[in-house]
Amino acid sequence: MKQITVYDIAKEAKVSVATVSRVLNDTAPVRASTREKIEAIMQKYQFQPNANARSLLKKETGIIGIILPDITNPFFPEVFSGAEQEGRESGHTFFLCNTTGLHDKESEFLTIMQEKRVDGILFMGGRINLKDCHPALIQEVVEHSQKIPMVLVNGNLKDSGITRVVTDEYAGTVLGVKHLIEIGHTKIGFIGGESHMSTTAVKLRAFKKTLKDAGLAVREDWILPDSFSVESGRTQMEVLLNRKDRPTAVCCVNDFTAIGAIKAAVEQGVRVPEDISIVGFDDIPLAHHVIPELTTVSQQANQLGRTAVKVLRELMNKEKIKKIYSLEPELIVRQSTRLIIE
Amino acid sequence: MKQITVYDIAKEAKVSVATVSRVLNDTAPVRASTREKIEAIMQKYQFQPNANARSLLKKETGIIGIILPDITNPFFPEVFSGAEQEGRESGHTFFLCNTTGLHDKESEFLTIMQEKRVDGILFMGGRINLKDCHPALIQEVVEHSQKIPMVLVNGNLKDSGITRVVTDEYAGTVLGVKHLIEIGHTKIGFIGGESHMSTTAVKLRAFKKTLKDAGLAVREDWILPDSFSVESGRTQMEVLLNRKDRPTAVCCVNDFTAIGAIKAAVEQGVRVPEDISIVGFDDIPLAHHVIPELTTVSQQANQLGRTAVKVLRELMNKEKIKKIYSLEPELIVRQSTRLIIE
DNA sequence: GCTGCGGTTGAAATCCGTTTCATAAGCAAC
DNA sequence: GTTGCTTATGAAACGGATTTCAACCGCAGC
Repeated sequence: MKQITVYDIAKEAKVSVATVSRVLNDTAPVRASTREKIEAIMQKYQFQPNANARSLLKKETGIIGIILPDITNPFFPEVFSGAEQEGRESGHTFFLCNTTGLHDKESEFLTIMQEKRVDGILFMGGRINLKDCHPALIQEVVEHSQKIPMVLVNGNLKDSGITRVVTDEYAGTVLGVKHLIEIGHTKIGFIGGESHMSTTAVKLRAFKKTLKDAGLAVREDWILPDSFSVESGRTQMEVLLNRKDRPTAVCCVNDFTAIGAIKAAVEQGVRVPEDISIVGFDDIPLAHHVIPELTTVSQQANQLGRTAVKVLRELMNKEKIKKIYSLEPELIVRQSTRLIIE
Repeated sequence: MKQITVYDIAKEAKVSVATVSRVLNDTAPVRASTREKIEAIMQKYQFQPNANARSLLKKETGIIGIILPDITNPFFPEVFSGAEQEGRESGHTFFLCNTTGLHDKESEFLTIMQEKRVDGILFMGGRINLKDCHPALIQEVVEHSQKIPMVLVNGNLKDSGITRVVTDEYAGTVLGVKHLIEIGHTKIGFIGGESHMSTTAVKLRAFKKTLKDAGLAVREDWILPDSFSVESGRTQMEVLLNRKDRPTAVCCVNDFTAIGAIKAAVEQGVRVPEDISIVGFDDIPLAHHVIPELTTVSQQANQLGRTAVKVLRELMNKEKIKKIYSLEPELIVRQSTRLIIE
């Protein structure tokens, strides 16, 4: 079935394509009778202008590209949701690329987005947040960001010149640890997170600093990074519980690991929060549905997505903007932590 | 910064654009020396062909559009993941639209995808699965499906002529209910699901039929549809538990509601599975991380996504295909159900 | 009757690739 | 030397919109 074009419409209406375009976009006055005639014909053929042709000329696609490491982690759908809500305001739609940990997909997707001429990119990369990320790779991302407006979401690329929207993970971790200290804990462990990722590094730094500031000992043997998965939280918690000398509270790198940790505890007959307190990070939707409900630090994922798009839009409009936008995380106290009773 | 085009490359290489295009796509032999010269120049300017221009001519975008009701429900990211894995094989990338229950967004997104000339659409609609969906709306979707290859994922539009990929929800529910019966339950309730959605209707039908076939009574007062959320499972379970005469097992419309139901039970001091057995539907990743681990019917979400793309691709290639592909769900017995002990 | 102006409209250029058709060059065969 | 064939290349058309520039119409004002 042949696609209807403005030419077909113009021909049937006995006008020029320019006029058709004008009624399509309402960009110049058209006599009412002409307009109606054209509109009727468009209606009749169910005319739908070809966005590719339009983009070609306007150099604008109305598309925002999103690159993220794992759509299966509920944190990201939440960010996406926020981004989409905000994108609606400006009529943007989304191109989604999920790298699923395949780091080399990142460059591939960046290239594809370039070619498709998306209006902007929201980058929630995995690879570039490796502590030992190869400079050439960073260089590549930076180069892309110079061609297309790009916002790094929760990325750590400090001096890249790329605009960033982040939650203050350091401050968030401090919040969580302080909470544990305030309710009387002195023996606190840390579970989860790939140790070569910068998130993990930041959180661990905050964790140790807070303990020291409170005059508490940092027990390296209670610090068990691994990965970000539920399984990881479970196995590391098992390790921790099998120690003769064990902490009365643990801080987890994210909610997934916290949920795994709770599971491990329950399986070993260790009660949460009576015997051990656990705090997570992210506040994924399920955090307040697990048993016990998880005390955690909210990243405000939805808000993060919204802000990122808002900032990206400013960037696209070439407005002067700050280089970094930081959202304050928030401590959500629920049931997985409680006052220590010696 | 001006975009580099094939013309720029051609000019600098002192060849015609046709030749440049030929090395770009390897569509005709080019003298080795010429090819190298052109490639060097492309490299130098980091040339990236404009996909819009290409699509305009080739009538092919390499994009698959996905429309889904709620990206925040872990079932959908899982489907998306599968779709993306499969799409990679054929070099397809994805355009994602999340209707978040706003039914009128569906038509809007369909229109946008039409205009963007996506190669195909994966439709996991909400609205069209309403039992009392307005015929005009269905008509609209059908019309779209005639212009662009479209696959309905888990949709119920029986005689629309649109190709469907579904999990057999009826059979799945039977599996769940039979399991409960086999382990000795005779008093079984049903929780969750918007009653005007077809999924709910199908599952309820299977539920009642299975009970009848086993010679058990169908107690309408134990059937409590509501919505698909965790909260819904929680509140409906509370209602159920407050009855004097209550079931010993419940079948939930999905894992979300099952998780909510477990939560409600635990809060009331009712033990799962000792006092009441619960089975879910979907097998979201968290199903085996909650406590107790959830017995559920797996929809094989990832597989569903993969199959849908596979079928869509056949459709795009105009191959002859079946009108419906049905995936067999699978019962996953974990900890939330167990032998009844009178 | 002529000038000027605002509202409408059309012709043609443009965006950036791909593809067709024709031409040119190089070489073997007669 | 001419014919015939293969391989390499270019000119120009094409896809489907938007936009610029100029022209045209009708009418008020002088």
